[in-house]
Amino acid sequence: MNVHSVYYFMEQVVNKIDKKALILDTTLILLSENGFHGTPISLIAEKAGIGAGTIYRYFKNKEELINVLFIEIQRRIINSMYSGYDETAPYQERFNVLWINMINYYRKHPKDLIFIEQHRYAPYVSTITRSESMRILSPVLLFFLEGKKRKYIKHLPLYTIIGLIYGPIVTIVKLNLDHNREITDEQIIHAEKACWDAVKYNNI
Amino acid sequence: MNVHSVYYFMEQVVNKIDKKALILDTTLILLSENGFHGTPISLIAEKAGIGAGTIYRYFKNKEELINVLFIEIQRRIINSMYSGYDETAPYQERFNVLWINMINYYRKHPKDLIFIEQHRYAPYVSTITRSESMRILSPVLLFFLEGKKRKYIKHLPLYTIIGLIYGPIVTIVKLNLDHNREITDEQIIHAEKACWDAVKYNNI
DNA sequence: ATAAACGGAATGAACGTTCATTCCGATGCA
DNA sequence: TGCATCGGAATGAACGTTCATTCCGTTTAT
Repeated sequence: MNVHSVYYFMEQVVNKIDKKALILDTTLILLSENGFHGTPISLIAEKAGIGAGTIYRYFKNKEELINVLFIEIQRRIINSMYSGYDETAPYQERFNVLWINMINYYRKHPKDLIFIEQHRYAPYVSTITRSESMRILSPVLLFFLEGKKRKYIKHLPLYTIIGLIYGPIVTIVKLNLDHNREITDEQIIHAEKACWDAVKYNNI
Repeated sequence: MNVHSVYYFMEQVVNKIDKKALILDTTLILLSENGFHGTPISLIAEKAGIGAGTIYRYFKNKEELINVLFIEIQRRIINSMYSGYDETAPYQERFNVLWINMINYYRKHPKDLIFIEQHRYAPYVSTITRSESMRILSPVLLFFLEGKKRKYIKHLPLYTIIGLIYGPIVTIVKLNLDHNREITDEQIIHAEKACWDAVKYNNI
């Protein structure tokens, strides 16, 4: 393989990634707008400007397409949560960063929220996807366990803690979205404080 | 209309209601298990032990069936929230009753939770259903507004408050359900306290 | 006897998926 | 360099299946 063929090979790989990403992006938009049974493969192909058969070069079937998309978005969310995260900062400050990064991600990418929450318990999301999803989540889970152990946060079951922290994020963004309200930064600051009030350790 | 025809008329109405309820019950079970596109009308008919055509005697189409079911379940949830509710009790106590009744409803009827949350933002849930849903919710919304006005709870936008209170209920029940965990009464008591901590008014 | 209720086969539209074919840039050869 | 050949990517018409809905003969109720 000479220099030229390497170059062309690279270009081909890039194109492949681009097309795969194009399919994923288009699918996300359509799924979040119309749901699973409202987005036929033919529509995804049309909106992406490609042939229907092409999708099957990149994904085994519709189910796999959605599973890949699910994992991809989960990864993006967790990534964005850790932007500006300082491991050495005090616990409450780190909580603040994680919580606000997360709600801001959903605020900026409402389609991701709709998609993730619509598909988290969907029957065609595979067991493999579920466990992969858990793996991606694990740093956050460890963060909660640390908080419990060091008595920064209340000694509650993990799922209760996640519920108290993640539940409001989903519901607040969804409600505002559904009623075409913009969430202000001030609202987010207050909501974060309230969430912290819910989980912070106190001896009373 | 003589006595007999009244009697028969009544019986007919009862049968009709029974069959309608049977269709709704069956639909709920199948939808929460398999989702919208996993529950064809033919399957609903089969599981209900009736013909597919019969369903169309009670509902105009599949969409209407789901919209009716949505409203019906919403109504049941709100009803059960107000069991044992004492208007004259202190605010925090009333909060306690409403919150625990609600989470207990979902605990006892997980299919209702799955269904409601899966369809709340589904495109085939009509605008009419959405506004009817809001109407059913209104006593709860008024309860929050009262709390804000009288400074029992924080002065936060309504959707933030709902998020802080309802969000955890959904997420906690869903998480435990998905991981086959039983929620204990103790967990619920603690979660309720934490939720109250999130929204309760404080001057700090 | 009459009419309403019912069941489930029939219908046709829509869907996911396949595959024979086309397209196009890379490669080999002169 | 110019031309022929090659091979994988892309295409979209076609296929078989599934589904919501309709239709009509049968059953049930009065």
